[in-house]
Order: sequence, then C-alpha cells, then structure tokens
Amino acid sequence: MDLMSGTSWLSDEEQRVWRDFSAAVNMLRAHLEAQLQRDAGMPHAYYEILVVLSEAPGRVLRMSELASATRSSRSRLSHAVARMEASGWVRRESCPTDRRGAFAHLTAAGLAALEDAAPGHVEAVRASLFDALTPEQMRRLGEISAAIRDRLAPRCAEAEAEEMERLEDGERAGG
Amino acid sequence: MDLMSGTSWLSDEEQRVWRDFSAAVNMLRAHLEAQLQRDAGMPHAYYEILVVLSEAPGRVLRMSELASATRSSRSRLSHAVARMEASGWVRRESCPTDRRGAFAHLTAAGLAALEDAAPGHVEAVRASLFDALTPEQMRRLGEISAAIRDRLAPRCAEAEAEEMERLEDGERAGG
DNA sequence: TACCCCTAGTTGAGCCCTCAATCATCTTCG
DNA sequence: CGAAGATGATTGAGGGCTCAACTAGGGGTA
Repeated sequence: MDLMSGTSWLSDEEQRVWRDFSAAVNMLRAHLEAQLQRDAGMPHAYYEILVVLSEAPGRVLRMSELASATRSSRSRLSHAVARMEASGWVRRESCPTDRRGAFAHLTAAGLAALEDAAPGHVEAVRASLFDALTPEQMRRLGEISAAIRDRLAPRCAEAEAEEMERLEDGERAGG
Repeated sequence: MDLMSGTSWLSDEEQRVWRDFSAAVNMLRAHLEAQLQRDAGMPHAYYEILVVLSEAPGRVLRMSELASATRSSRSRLSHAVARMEASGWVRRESCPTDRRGAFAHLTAAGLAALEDAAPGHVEAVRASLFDALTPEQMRRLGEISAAIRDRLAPRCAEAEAEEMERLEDGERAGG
C-alpha cells in the first residue's frame, strides 16, 4: 500500500460542513475582533485576560495560572501583559515566596476598561451568534463545542509528553 | 432608563455555551494552524488560497475574486500573494483588458505544495473535529454553521453601506 | 557546598494581519 | 475632452502571535 491512497479524504457532506464551519468561525472571529478593537481599543485576547483577572479572587493571578486559564502560551501572555501594563490596566508584582514568579493584578483602570467594553461585546456576541440560533441549536452547539474541547484538551498534554519522550529516547529505531 | 440596565447580559447557559464554543474554536484553530505550519511550512490562510486557486478554472483568478472567495481583505491577500509569489507558489500577471487588475496563477510548485500539505491537514481536521462528533452532531454543526454564516454574511455588506451613508449624510441629527 | 536539572517568566526576531494612505486606471457626466 | 469619483490593487506602519533562546531562581542529590 502507498501513502496517498491511505489518506481518508472528507466525504462531500464532511467537506460541506467543514467549509461552512470554517466560514462561520472566521467571519464570527473577524466580526467580534473588529467590534472590540473599534469600540474598546483592545484585541479580543486582551478582553479575555481582563475577564479572567476580574473573576479571580482579589483580582490577582500568577502569570502561569493566567496563561492556562486563557489557554495562552507563557510568551504570548507575557507580551500581552507587558502591553496592558503600559496601558495601566494591569500591574505586575513579584512573588515573595518564589522569586521567579510574578503576579498580575487587575487595576481599577483595567476594571473600568473591561466594564466599558463588556456591554458592546456581549451585544455583538448575542447579535451575531445567539440571535442566529434556535434554543435547541444553542444547546446542541454547547454539546458539540464541549466534545471538541474535550477531544483537543488532552491532545495538548499528549503532544508535550510525546515530545519529551522523543527527546529522551534519542533515535533507537533502525529500520 | 439608563444605558447599562439596557444591556441584556448572557444567561448562565448562554455564557457556558459561549465559553465552551470559544475554547473549542480557539484550540481547534491553534491546533490546525500549528500542524500546517510545522508539517507544510505554511499558515492556514495560505493553504486556503492554494485550495481556492487549485479549484478555479485554469487555476487562475483575479485578485479581487480570490479575496472574496477566501473572505479576505484585498490588503491581506495582496501581502499573502506577494509572499507566496516569492515562494514560487503563485505567479501574478496583469490583466490586459483592465490594466488596474491582476491575475493570480497557481504554479506547478504551488500545486505540489498543496498536494503535499493536503493529506496531513485533512487527517488533522478529521482527527480533531469529525472524530469527536457523532454523525448527527456533524449534521447539526453544518446547520448551525450555515445559520451563523448567513447571519453574518449580509452584515458585512450592511456595515459597508451604513458607513457610506454616514459619510454622505454628514451630521444632520441635532438631538 | 557544588552540581544538575527543572520551572517561571521574559525577550527578540520574524511573520501575518489590520488600517489608512496611495497609485494607477476606468467611468461617468458636463 | 477633462475633472471628479469609483475601483483594483499595493504599500508601510504598527501591533499581536509563535518560536527559540535566554535569565534567574528553586530543588534534589552526593
């Protein structure tokens, strides 16, 4: 058997679903990103950071926890928080018990920025997503999303683990 | 009545659906983007351009048509095609009947790059999306996606039209 | 103590995207 | 014809993201 014929291509229906899904998601993302950027002067990723911080006890979180809560890489979060600190929305403080660590505090200005941004964003989400769906579709979308999330979440850990093994094993395979 | 109380916030269920959806979509995008970048050395946006071009009659398309087929801005497409031309995947040619216009041709190298990239990408889509869903969920996702797409597609045109009107009308509203 | 490895976080380069401005050309209409 | 405006496409600046390298501090072991 050869490689190409081993590939299982998408059926017509799968292809149609994939293209519609892709189009819908791209348009939705672009729409919400533009709304937030235009009306609140922040990218959606920063909005999510503000939301997570605002819900944390004391409105403080370790950088690592903030990264995993926003499903973001440390690097990305670090860049983002640096910029948000320059905007006065977040303040960084080093951890006394582990001097490698850092806390990210939501400032009053950051909370205010979030409160300014939220109504417009929520309305945009409602108008572009929920208003397009029946209640049943909304419920279905929740189930489908959870299934995709649960399928993908372990993969990230797996990928890391495999990478580890590969590095540790070196090359043992001969033929 | 005041502004804030006029905001209709999301219900608990809406909020849960939105967060799951958001997480699922972000993870899926990141996963597919990384797979394509790692295994084929191209971003997903470029892959889509190659797909659309490969399906066009003669494997040629006007820049504008390519832009609208990929739901991309002219600017973005222009940058992308410039880079893809440097990779030898696309060749640009000016239109003889309208000298403002340009054609984008898929080259043999571009087609080869697409054919190399496709199996891995398709398998990633299958593994991370379709394998997570039952056949019924897949069908539902298609319907939901189409609904969102149809809801958003006219909005783009509307937004432009409103922008036009706003510019033409000037400010007539006094209060 | 010295060594080694692991973890927390930052940094810089390079790439892609958006926005606004620009260029060149077509079109319309007086 | 000629000026004004619309259209097709490009450009450059600025910002966010990823990847890989790096800094710095913790934790175990001999």
